Amino acid sequence: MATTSRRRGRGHDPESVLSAAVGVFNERGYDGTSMEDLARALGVTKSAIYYHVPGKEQLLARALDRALDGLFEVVADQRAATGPAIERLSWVVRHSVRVLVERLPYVTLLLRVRGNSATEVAALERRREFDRFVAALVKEAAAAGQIRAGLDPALVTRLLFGTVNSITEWYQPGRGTADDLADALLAMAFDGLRV
Amino acid sequence: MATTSRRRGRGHDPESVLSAAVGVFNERGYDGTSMEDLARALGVTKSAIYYHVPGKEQLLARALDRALDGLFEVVADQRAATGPAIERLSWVVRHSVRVLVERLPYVTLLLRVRGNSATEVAALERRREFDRFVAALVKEAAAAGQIRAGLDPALVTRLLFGTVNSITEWYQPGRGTADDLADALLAMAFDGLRV
DNA sequence: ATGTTTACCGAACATTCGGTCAGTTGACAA
DNA sequence: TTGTCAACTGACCGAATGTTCGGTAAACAT
Repeated sequence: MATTSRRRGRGHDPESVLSAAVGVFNERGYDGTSMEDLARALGVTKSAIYYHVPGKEQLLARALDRALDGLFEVVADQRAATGPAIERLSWVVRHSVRVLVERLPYVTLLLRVRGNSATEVAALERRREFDRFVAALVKEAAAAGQIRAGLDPALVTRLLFGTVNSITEWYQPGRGTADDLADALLAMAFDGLRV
Repeated sequence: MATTSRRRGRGHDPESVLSAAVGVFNERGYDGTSMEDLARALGVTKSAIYYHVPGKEQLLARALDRALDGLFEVVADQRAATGPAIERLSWVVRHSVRVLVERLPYVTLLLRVRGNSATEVAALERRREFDRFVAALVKEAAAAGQIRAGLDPALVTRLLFGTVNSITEWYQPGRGTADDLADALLAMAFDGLRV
């Protein structure tokens, strides 16, 4: 087993603190987590945390960036920009699911942000930018007649990414690969449950 | 316009306090909301709130019960127990969407609960009971060959109700009826987006 | 006019919050 | 053996937290 989060013997670093913090944030909620809670989870005192990181809100900011960077890598990819719109949409959904699974705790945290601070507002704005990209893609696929008629593209976007994002509510690491998850999700959303 | 939340002239009651509180809880999160925030939203001082309700956690408990009662009415209905499994599932989805829309702020609050207190743990347990009912329904439909083969029923349950629950993240009252919403959701999930 | 009730205010409460800082510890270098 | 330094502790700070309580102004009842 590799020591990914600790150096040698005892001792933390900014990365291990962030990793543990995000875990606790997702258990208790960001506002519901005290620095005392974090310290307990790390096995140190509160003040030790401030040796490694500047404070609570910085932990949140770094975590949210990690989630958003992953999502923006998806929409910035060449394969999100070439081919039939429906295929591009399918590709973006599949790889959003992958990012969500790979960076599960960070994305989970992102999806619970409500804009309580400047940090959260900034994250919400970046997230909306991602949403706008996907919405444009769905609209394009609908205009090209690649999506069932009579469905509002804006509504489809929200339902589709509502489904994707709901994964953070129940997915447990190790139970099925990201690809299998994406297969099932795309089978339901693109081809339907009914036989 | 009917005065639903105030009696006559100025003055609040337990109902108007609950209604306002749930609104603020959903904006800032339960833990992110102080009694001072609530008081400001109500236009009174903190102490006035305690004249109408026993405290912050009781407000949460009452709100969560309102959401859960609505969902249990759906699964307790006769129409959730008779007919082909796929039709019962469709009916439960449609009316869960209706409850979600009718009691939007209460259900929104419910879906964000993480178990930070005894109140929250109790709500989570009731919610899991609802989930188990739906999971059994999906399993039945799959066993009856009414759902596309190769899809794990447990996974389908989570994706399906992930989609339903995601509605609380973006639905705005007045923009489309609950029935139209359910139509679109069922069209996507049951028949698929692709033409 | 008098008493009662309803709905509220202002001050205070014990506790917890995020954060600071002077000092300690133990591993390693010279 | 001594000095250095990364990593941490423990005591503490001011502010904010949820809640309590004594008082009170206005509406209503008698």
